[in-house]
Amino acid sequence: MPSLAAPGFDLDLTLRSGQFFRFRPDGDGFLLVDSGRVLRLRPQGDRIEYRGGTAAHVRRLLGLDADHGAALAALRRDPLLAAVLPRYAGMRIMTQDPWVCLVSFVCSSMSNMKRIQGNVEGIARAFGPALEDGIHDFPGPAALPAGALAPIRLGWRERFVAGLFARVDPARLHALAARPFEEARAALMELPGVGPKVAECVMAFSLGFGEACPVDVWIRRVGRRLWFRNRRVPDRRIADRFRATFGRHAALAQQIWFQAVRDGVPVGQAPR
DNA sequence: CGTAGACCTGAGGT
DNA sequence: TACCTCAGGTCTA
Repeated sequence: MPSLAAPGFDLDLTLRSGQFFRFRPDGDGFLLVDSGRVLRLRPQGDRIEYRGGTAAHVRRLLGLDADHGAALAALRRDPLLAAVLPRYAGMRIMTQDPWVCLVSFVCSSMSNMKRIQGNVEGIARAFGPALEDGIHDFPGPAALPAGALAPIRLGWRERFVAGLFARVDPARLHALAARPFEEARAALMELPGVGPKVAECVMAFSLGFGEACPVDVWIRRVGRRLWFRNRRVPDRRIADRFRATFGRHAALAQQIWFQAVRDGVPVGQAPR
């Protein structure tokens, strides 16, 4: 089985951090689906063994191309993040297919990981081409027959997802990666069901915008406590503060805090 | 411009 | 069992 170098990378942590939903445990590793490939990954010391795709694909998907040393150095400049960093230094920002990412996070509003994962898998199973037995690729956008999404049980997100399937041009979506931050963000927010939070998720987790910072309820809490004396402030100010502090590593900082607070790690306690 | 409600559904707790 | 609450927001008034 081929393998690639991944020093200090925590596959389990990264996959379970809610950036990407098309994975499941598989033996002592994981099975992932991305961009028409079924990838089987297994951590093996400081390497990742892989099957089903190219090293370049795996490295890109898992975020292993980034200069992680530089990122960690940037994160350590903030003492509060530095305090929790030892536990989360193995986190990476993934770069998945933008179209799948977009649909996934539109499905994510007021939902939970388990249900989001079920919704995404359901769409793939119902409409995507089979890759292997029982494993389907995610379908590309195409107008779906009215009511086709009903069995997926998306609730009130259904009309948004239907709108995406009818309207999105994947090539144009992909091309946003080369546009300036504000332009890409504004373009995404014109899509149905896409507000600031989802837009920055797509930018961070699929378009390579390291300065993106999705502000959800958890990050809102963290941000207020860390920098605004627990006062109510607009989400935009929180995201801007992440960017001012961590620059192009804001997305990684955000993802680490997100995981940390969900793990119950106390926030804002300076290291003693 | 900032602020309430509404919006489907299913999992988890009592 | 039959409720009750809540979950990675967005849209509209």
